[in-house]
Amino acid sequence: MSWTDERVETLKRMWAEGQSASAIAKELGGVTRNAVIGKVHRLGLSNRNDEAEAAPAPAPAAEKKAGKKPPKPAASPAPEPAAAKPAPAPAQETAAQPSFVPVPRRPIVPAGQPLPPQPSANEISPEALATVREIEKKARKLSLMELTERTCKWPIGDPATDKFWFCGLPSQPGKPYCEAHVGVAFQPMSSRRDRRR
DNA sequence: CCCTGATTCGC
DNA sequence: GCGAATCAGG
Repeated sequence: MSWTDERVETLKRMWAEGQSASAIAKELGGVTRNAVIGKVHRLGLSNRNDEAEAAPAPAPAAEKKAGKKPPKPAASPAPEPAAAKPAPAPAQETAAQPSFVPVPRRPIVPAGQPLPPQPSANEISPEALATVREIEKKARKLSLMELTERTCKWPIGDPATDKFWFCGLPSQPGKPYCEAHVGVAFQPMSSRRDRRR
């Protein structure tokens, strides 16, 4: 495989979205995550630290060749966005679309940008709630960083407290949740009682 | 052990 | 330019 314009475009897009290198590689196919990372660097979009030379002359860097592999002083502040639903009311199929909230920014609302994930009015049936409670007992209680593509990302507890973790059980292939949580997450609309009003 | 990105360097 | 091997770390 080669880096065609189209593939590069996909790479850029996904990287900008905060996708992991492995996820991008998987999407593109025919390349490894190393290839993706390598390309990312060559494209110069590894880190978006566009420092305008505020403090030049950091280190002349002289070392170059070496018989084998000299340790490398890699300083890499790589904040990693992650997908996380604060409230136990996830319902949309968003296995790979981290809506990151890295820094408390000003509520600058540019112009209808990425603000789709908003299930808000989502009512869970009492039965489902009971089921969830049961499942939660089996949760592995993984932290954010312990989550992978194959661990259930069902949030449990209050994000504002220490009592917060993720289910973490083996997730269904291609799904963000374990079998049990997929069951309660993807409920057919019809299962919802017709709220009398 | 799973994963992440960063870097090096032979090709 | 490419990316496997490797490193460093959560």
